[in-house]
Amino acid sequence: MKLHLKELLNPQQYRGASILHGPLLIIAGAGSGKTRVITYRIANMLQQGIAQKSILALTFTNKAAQEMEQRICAHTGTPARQLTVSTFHAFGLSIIQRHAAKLGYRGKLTVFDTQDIASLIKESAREIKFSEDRLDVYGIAAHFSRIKSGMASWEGESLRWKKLFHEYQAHLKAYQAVDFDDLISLPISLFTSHPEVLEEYQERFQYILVDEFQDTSRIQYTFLKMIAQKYRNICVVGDDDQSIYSWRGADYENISSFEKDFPEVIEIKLEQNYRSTGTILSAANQVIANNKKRKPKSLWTGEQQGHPLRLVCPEDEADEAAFIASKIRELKYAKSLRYDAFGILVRTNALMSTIEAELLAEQIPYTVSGGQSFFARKEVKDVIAYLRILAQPHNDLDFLRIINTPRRGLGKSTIEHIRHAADEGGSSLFSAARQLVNSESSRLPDRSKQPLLELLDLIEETSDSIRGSSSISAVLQSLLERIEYRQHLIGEHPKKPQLGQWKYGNAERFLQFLAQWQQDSDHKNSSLFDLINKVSLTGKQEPASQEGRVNLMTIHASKGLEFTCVFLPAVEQDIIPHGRSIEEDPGALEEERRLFYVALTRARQILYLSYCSTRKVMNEKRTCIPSPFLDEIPKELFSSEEPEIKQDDQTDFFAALRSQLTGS
DNA sequence: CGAAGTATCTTTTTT
DNA sequence: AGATACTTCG
Repeated sequence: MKLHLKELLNPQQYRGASILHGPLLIIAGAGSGKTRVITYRIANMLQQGIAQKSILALTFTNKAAQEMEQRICAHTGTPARQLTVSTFHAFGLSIIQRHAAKLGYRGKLTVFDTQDIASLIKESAREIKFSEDRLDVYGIAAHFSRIKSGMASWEGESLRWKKLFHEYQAHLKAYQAVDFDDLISLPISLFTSHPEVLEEYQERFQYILVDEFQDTSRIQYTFLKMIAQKYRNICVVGDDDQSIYSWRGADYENISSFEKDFPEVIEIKLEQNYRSTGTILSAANQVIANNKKRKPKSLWTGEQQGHPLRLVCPEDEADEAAFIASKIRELKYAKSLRYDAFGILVRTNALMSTIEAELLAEQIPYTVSGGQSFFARKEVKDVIAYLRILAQPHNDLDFLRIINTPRRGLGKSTIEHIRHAADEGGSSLFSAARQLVNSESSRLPDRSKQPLLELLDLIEETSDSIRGSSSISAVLQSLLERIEYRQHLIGEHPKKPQLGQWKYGNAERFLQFLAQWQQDSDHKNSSLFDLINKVSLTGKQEPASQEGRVNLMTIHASKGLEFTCVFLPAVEQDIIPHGRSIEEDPGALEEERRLFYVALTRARQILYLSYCSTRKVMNEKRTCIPSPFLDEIPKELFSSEEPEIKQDDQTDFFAALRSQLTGS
């Protein structure tokens, strides 16, 4: 397949896809065809005879990686077998695994997710008898993460956690586990201590491409720079206006660093927007113009003005949800749109539940992405814990998770007994338990002995049968039956039997996902570990993503996507500039505005914004104030609800709405 | 000693 | 509301 780039791309895009050598910085405004440039660029590289294996493309989410790979295949017509399209984290993991021995690991590694980390910190704290009135595991984890990625140092208040940190690190090592930060920092230390390994990667990946560059953290940039240093064929694509991950270390100053570190850089700006109508674009432009810290740019479009924006003020969140649902119905019919042309974007996960319930009730098909991952659901985590304990019986965290799930009468004191024995013998909880059960003299009460014995046998037997079986999921299935997991889930919710059913359904869906994964020819040689890590790293991703469904997601998760019609509920003070984020750091206002900007620019044609008069937050009714960001959108871009009615005698739209609000 | 019952607080965003 | 931590009951 021959590519005619000049016909396919505008002049700036063309430069982006055809300058293949040397450092390149592409500033790509929202909807400016960024993905298009990237994919054609790679397709072009291949056509120019650059080997697939020397190309490395890094993204932030698996979804983005998959999509990119698919589109490249579509352009070139050949499968991209040797191409490395990966997330930073998955790429880091592959490096660590390949050189595990050099880093002091033996054998397979496990990636711990947020929850694992939390319980590991708890465990470490217990171990060194670290007591604090209220152990803020979440905050400690965040600090550890900052330490590991070089964003913070030990000083002042945080010093008291230093010992805990070392304990935590020791535990990680003992479990042959790594956390998310290790996935980047360990490769860097590897490169530093073993320059020959670095050189191997430099030689291998002579062409590097980074998407969403504004979301790279310092340490990720360091990592990148090391590999790119030698050949300097590195192309980074980003948009400072869409930087919305600074809370997890993203630093769009990296764009300036890149300019300094690669002074021969060529810069390209993509400013023509192909996505949105003129109205939507000017709303977005006006909003983002309020940010002081940004690279000046002006997006423009050749499109029509299109529909006016709609601002709606429902009574409460239930009304709002009902409005959205009925509007979707109506528009779907009136404009003959598919369900997947609609996006509902929310600031927080908590906002999703009401809407989800309404869509469910109205029988509108939908998918949620972002937010609580399928794999983070408790019932799925339970199954994963069982799965992991089969692969690694000596992982104490998983052992603790399953020891009394479902209830088998093994409570705190039994666990203390086992823990004690484990400490003395310097062994894992699992082997300590085995010894306790076997020895006559143990102080373990008979009452707990029996169920514990059963559990240990269960693990060992299942572990054996998994080796002899070709289907992991079938083995797990029978394990679930044996522990009567379904009954357990139903019993957990005595008042809502169907909730238990639903949860069991999730567990089953996970088993299906497992079976599918195992069947996939790509994974024929993979181990259980690969699967488990895949699950941790994949994070968000429904086993089956569907077409023809309304998309409900957080704004963060919506980045990179577009929808013909977008609904933006809860455009309220303390929600869209989020109260907590401002409280924490007043400078975060600009980031909140970028977030709002990202949300606006997802829309192609129709954009609904709404705010409620009152909203239930944590079981408490609260009066809402419209978001100050709304004032930044010129009011002539709005129309009142009914499209056919003209807004002739609108005095002050917002003032009217506000007085209506305060009056009630 | 474990299970059931009660009080309390929360998650903003995610690899 | 729902999960977690703490308290009391069998």
